[in-house]
Amino acid sequence: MTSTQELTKNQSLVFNALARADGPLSAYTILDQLRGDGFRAPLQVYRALDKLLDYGMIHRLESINAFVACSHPHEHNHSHGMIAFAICDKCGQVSEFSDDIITDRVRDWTTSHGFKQSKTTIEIRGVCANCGNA
Amino acid sequence: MTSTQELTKNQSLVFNALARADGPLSAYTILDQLRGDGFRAPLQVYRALDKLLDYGMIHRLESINAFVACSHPHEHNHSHGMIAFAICDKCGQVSEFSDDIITDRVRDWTTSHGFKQSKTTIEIRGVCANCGNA
DNA sequence: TTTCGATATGTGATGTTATTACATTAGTCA
DNA sequence: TGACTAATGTAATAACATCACATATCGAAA
Repeated sequence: MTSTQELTKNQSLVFNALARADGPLSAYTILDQLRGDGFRAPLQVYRALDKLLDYGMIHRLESINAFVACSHPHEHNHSHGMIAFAICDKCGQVSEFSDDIITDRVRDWTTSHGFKQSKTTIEIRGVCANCGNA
Repeated sequence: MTSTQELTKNQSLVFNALARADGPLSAYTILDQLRGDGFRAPLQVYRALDKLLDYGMIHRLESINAFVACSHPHEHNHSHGMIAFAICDKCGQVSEFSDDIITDRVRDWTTSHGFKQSKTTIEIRGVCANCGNA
């Protein structure tokens, strides 16, 4: 891909749905939002999501089976570091950050154990500052 | 719970299924293995799994929707540190480790952002040393 | 010992998430 | 054109998880 990927129609629709949402969406929620645009089957969503994941434009949150638009699209994958997500169980807001030391520590473990990592998931579940003050 | 939890019949059956497996099992795989012991419905498995998770005797691997017996039952939650899992996509083997520095870095982020963390998932997907040599 | 409450269990139905299989369409390029 | 590749449409099914309701088990309080 180039830095500004040409998206197909379905990919654009799915990406825009995620970009305008204020939190993560499930594949089926996206499907429902796009029925007016002609979407009829889950696969239309999942195929677009797969491509958008490839392009690094969105992330999958494994612990809640949902997807979010990448909040730092310019810094490409945070200089190849791992991305951590803090997910608020009250309001659903997701904060994205990367930490070089964590990235290093994980790489230290994998190299010393001969483990070839392909993808690493770091998800912190809890309650965000806003919700905690309520 | 005490350090050696009294398990109910269903909890024991589910825990033993995980303990004798050489890798993670899905809830439905466990169900199939326990049909001979009278298991008939998913809920019998999920209820036991929930308790075993509470007791810290097993872990849930979010990225593959599966469960493993804790490999370090004595060190109780690795002195309350987070646990990271390295999951081989070839053979399914899971290695469990904890790293105080990673734990610290995550805690630093959460405290500085007023985020009250309840559970943190770290899962490294890739290919283990054995499978990489093949 | 009886009664009550908490915990555990049994069961069917349902809800949610994701993939398989196959047909069709659209763009690219020799 | 023809042939190849990527994208799409659709139905069916698989895989994962929970709801709702009935029943049972067990310990503590009356």
